[in-house]
Amino acid sequence: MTENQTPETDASALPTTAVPGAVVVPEKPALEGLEATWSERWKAAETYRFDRTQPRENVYSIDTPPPTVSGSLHVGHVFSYTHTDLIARYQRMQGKSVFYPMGWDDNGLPTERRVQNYFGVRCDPSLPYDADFTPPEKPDPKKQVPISRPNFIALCEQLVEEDEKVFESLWRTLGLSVDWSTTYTTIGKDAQTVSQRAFLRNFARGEAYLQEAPTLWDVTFQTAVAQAELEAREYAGAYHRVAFHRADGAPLYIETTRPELIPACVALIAHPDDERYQALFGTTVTSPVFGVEVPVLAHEAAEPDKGAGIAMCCTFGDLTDVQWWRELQLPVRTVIGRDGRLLRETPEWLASPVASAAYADLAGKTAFSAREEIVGKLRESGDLDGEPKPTQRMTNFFEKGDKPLEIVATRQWYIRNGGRDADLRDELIEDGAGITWVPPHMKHRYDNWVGGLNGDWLISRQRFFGIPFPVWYPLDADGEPDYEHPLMPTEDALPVDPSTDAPAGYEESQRGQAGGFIGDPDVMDTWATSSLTPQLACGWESDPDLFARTFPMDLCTQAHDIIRTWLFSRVVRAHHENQVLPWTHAMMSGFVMDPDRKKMSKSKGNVVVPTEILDKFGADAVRWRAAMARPGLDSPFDEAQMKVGRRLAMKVLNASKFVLGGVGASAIDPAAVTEPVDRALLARLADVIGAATEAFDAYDYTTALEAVEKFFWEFCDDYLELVKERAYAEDGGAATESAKAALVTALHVQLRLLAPFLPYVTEEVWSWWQAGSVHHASWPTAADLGSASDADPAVLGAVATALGGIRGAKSQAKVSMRAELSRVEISGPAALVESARLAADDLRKVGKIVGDLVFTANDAPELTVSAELAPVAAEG
RNA sequence: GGGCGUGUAGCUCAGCGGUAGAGCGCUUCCCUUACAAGGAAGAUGUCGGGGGUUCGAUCCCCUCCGCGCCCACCA
Repeated sequence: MTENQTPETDASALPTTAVPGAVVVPEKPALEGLEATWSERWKAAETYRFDRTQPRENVYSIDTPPPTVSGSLHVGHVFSYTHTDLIARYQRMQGKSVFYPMGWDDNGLPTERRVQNYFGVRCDPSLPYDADFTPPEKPDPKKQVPISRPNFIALCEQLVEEDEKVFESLWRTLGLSVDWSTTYTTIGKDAQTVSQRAFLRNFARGEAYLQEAPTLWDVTFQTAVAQAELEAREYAGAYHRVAFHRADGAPLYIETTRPELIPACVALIAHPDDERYQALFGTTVTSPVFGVEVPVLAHEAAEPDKGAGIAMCCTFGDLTDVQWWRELQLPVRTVIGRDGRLLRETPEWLASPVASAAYADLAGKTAFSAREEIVGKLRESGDLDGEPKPTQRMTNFFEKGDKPLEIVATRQWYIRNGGRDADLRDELIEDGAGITWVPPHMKHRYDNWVGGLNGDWLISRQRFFGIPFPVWYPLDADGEPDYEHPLMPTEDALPVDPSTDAPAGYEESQRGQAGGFIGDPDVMDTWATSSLTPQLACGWESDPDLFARTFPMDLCTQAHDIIRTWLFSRVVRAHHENQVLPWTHAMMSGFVMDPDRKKMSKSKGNVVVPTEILDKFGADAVRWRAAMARPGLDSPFDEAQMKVGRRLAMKVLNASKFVLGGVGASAIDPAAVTEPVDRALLARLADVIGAATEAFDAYDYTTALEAVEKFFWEFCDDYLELVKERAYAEDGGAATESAKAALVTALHVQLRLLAPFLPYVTEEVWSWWQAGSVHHASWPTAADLGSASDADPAVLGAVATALGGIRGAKSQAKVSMRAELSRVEISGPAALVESARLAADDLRKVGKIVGDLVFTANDAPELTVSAELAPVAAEG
């Protein structure tokens, strides 16, 4: 036995009602109130505190997703976080010191949006700080009050603090065995320091760089977005067949869904092999309405069977345009501004009287209105061939946005992620292969995503509530920023805010002055911080001792939808910074769907509020249901299933009450278990321990639960019923002691097997008779069952079949289970008959057999039971 | 279009070479001193369709169909 296999002497100082050696069983055990009682005690006793004196090999370290606190938690979260907790509790019972911190993702756009709606304000960075500002009493979403950036950030910080309290309370109720002393956030000082330090190092090694390039741009939020944040959606559009004009006046038709981009056209492009257009390559044509001269060029990416086979290349309509622009070295002719409207000033290439007159009607219009306007003009000029043909096409949206993304040339920060570098890409795919994926097929999503990257990772956002880039730019004599020579702080100065701090060697008064500096106005995307959760949680560079004991971590858990974002970005960061995988295992949860198999969403009104089901069914029941959802599989929400979990929890209370109170508990002593049926029970339990352990080691918590639960119901329905009479017997001697010892020993093991799933009810029962927490007790092994673990478990099956036969006979006769039987014959294969005979006395008592109990061996393949009812004595 | 997953009892899901399992639901019965938010017993399926391999296929192979997810797709 190792140290952690002696739970009775566990030193964890948990306040308990139990006096050592005494058994205190409540009169009427109940599930109500267990969460409040035990979560309070666990908190007071720091039951789940990480023991940081342990060396790395005794530590189990978990990276769990920091939930977005400005959102709301739904049942899917509850399930997913429960899955993590199951593993945490199992590992803890296996003797590991579990490092299980919770983080709050409180930075970024979701928080900004929530603050805007909650307080009725919006951020206007041009405004000065107002120390006396108080938010409007009645927020009006239509008339948001503009406030300064510092005021806005103060409101963000205020709100996330409140939100985080609510989240922690829910997690505590659910029974997550998190060490709450290790909580981190993604906007706090530590997160700022870690994010900025990692960025500085990425920059120093050339992994982070600043580049002006066409960027996916959300016009609503007015920020750049990354490839990982795209979502393709159906979007209604129309093909417009439009004539450009050749030098000889002949029309050259193209088809476009975005005629409003005709003023941004820089070329017409067809495939080099396309015979229809080969004669035109090298010539120029003029655009309709505007009369701008553009070349006709050849490029492999043009698809002859798409549209007219010749495409209008604009800066920028789509990613193919970007490719052509880059590879054919075309000019930039931007007409869509960052607000999604056509530029208010007439661009210089549209300076001709005809063009500028036409453009004047478009300036300042949204893309949508400009399209209508220009279609009218094309009609007038006769350059629209036929009517626009409606079409549904897939268009890229920002996942949080509701307008199609534009592509705008802007200056942004990037981190290399293999999107532009085959060697790095291969290394990262190899990293993915080093992770143990649960379930294994989730690795395909990773490979698929990494293999399909089309650019580096864009990390800068033109937003406010985020971690600023620790970067300033010197201003030259004309006051123009020099982006080639950014100014960076040293690591010991971190965190910095370039909007209020001045770079080394400059005075604050030089901000914005010629010869002075300006701060980088952007903030990092939230993923640029959460990609560092392993480093942040494990004390990278701030607590080397902790880092050595916890990093790289053992497990990352999350839902499968954020493999491309959170999971991949952490691999990228750890690859660059630590040259190692951030964890060895990745366990994916599925989604909880509504009963119609639709994804739950607030807009559909089908969201189940976690607190409601926790109140209604109890945390153990909800956890049980979560545990029945295997890794990676979606499962529909069904209240009826919660009841099953609740019934199990209730059963644990009642069966324990019987074992510990009803028959009078005896010592946990497998050596006292002498009767064959009792030994068979423990032998079967030994198998169950083996199966559950094997399953848990493979992260298959569901199979572990199924094995344990199946045994528990057999224990209650068959074994407990069978030996009840013998256990009650006052002068039963060794046979009675055997039953009692078996009951107590089996309960002691089963509570531990169930503890990861039902932490409340198992802890409650444990407290009736054991010191310390069941959650620090050792995970059971066959050794806990002594020599009985080697007995023949088949005996139990034969006895259960015999018992079932006796019950069946009574049920079929529609009489009470207490009805007496005058004769019972158990027949079948000799081995089974002999096994059943071993429990003859128990069967006689439990079956109320007042007459003969006969055992007959025959050639039948299975055991059968025939029973005769005793004549019922006439009442009074 | 590429990839992954999935299709087994009314529902939710196990099983995965030897002609089917669990829970829920359903039917019938039972107040039996752990448990009526209980207990007992019972019924329920051409294991998506079609081929093939095999002595034998729900399980392996091929193919088709359905469903879901991820990626690509703005001419």
